[in-house]
Amino acid sequence: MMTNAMTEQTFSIGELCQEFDVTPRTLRFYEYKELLAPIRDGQRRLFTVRDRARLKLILRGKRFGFSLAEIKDLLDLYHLGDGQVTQLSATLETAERHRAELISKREELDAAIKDLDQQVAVAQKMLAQRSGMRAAE
Amino acid sequence: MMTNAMTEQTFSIGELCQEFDVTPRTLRFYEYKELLAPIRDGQRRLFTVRDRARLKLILRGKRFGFSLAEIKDLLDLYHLGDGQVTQLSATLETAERHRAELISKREELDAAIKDLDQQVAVAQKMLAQRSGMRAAE
DNA sequence: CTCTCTTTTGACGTAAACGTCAACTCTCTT
DNA sequence: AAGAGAGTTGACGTTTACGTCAAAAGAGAG
Repeated sequence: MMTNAMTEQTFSIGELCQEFDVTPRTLRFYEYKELLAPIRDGQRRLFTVRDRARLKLILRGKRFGFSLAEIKDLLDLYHLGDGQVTQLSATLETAERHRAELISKREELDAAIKDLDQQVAVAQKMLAQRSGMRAAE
Repeated sequence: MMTNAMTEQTFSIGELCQEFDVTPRTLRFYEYKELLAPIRDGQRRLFTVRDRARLKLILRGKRFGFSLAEIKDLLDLYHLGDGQVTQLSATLETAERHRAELISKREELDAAIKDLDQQVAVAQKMLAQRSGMRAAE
């Protein structure tokens, strides 16, 4: 019977801050907002591997413009199996909505890249034309 | 000699608000921040087709988590040719950086979708297993 | 034991991005 | 003329997401 140990690695607040380039204040704020739930060693916070994974997801979410409140809801999607199987089907629905949003963002992102490329092409033509004019002077 | 007319369509603040689901305050705020520059008919603002295009880009940028300040800088990339060819090569550099950021975001977004799909798969397995257990009871 | 380093808990401050009145002004309709 | 509708300019308020001290506390080095 194998114990559920082996992944008992923890990180100090400083370590995580270095790794993810955030301040302690940020991590404490996320804890206050219940996005993270580090355990304690006396006063000190000990961030588990799970906390670290959640932090990654939080920061990723932020990069896509999700609010912390939205991220909080979504975090659960990525951490099923922690305890009981809570309203699993409802969770799946949320996941689908989230997935749809991500896909939609992807499409928009592709459009943005396409637009940008098009503009760059125009700009390059203008540059070329100007060089040509100079050469003709 | 064809005049530069023909695109002289304008929109009222209300029209744009409806179309893009924002409030008047938002558009005035964007003007104050110099992201938009509607012309005037007496007191009233008249938003040109160009303003409308810029607004689209602003909202798109926001959806990807760019700040208004960042968006302001980027807006110029999409509106070359308005007047003189201002430091075109510098603009192209900015465009490349922006492009790189967009590509990077797309990669992350793909990763996010992949992760989510994986979690959904796990959840579905759990559901299936639970059904199985019920059936075995 | 003293000093330094890391961390902790308040508590107040702040920048960004609007929201929310209040008080007018136009324009148009009835 | 009078009222409704859309829009305008202040000006202050609010939420989000932290920043920035201050004061104290434990852990380890010398």
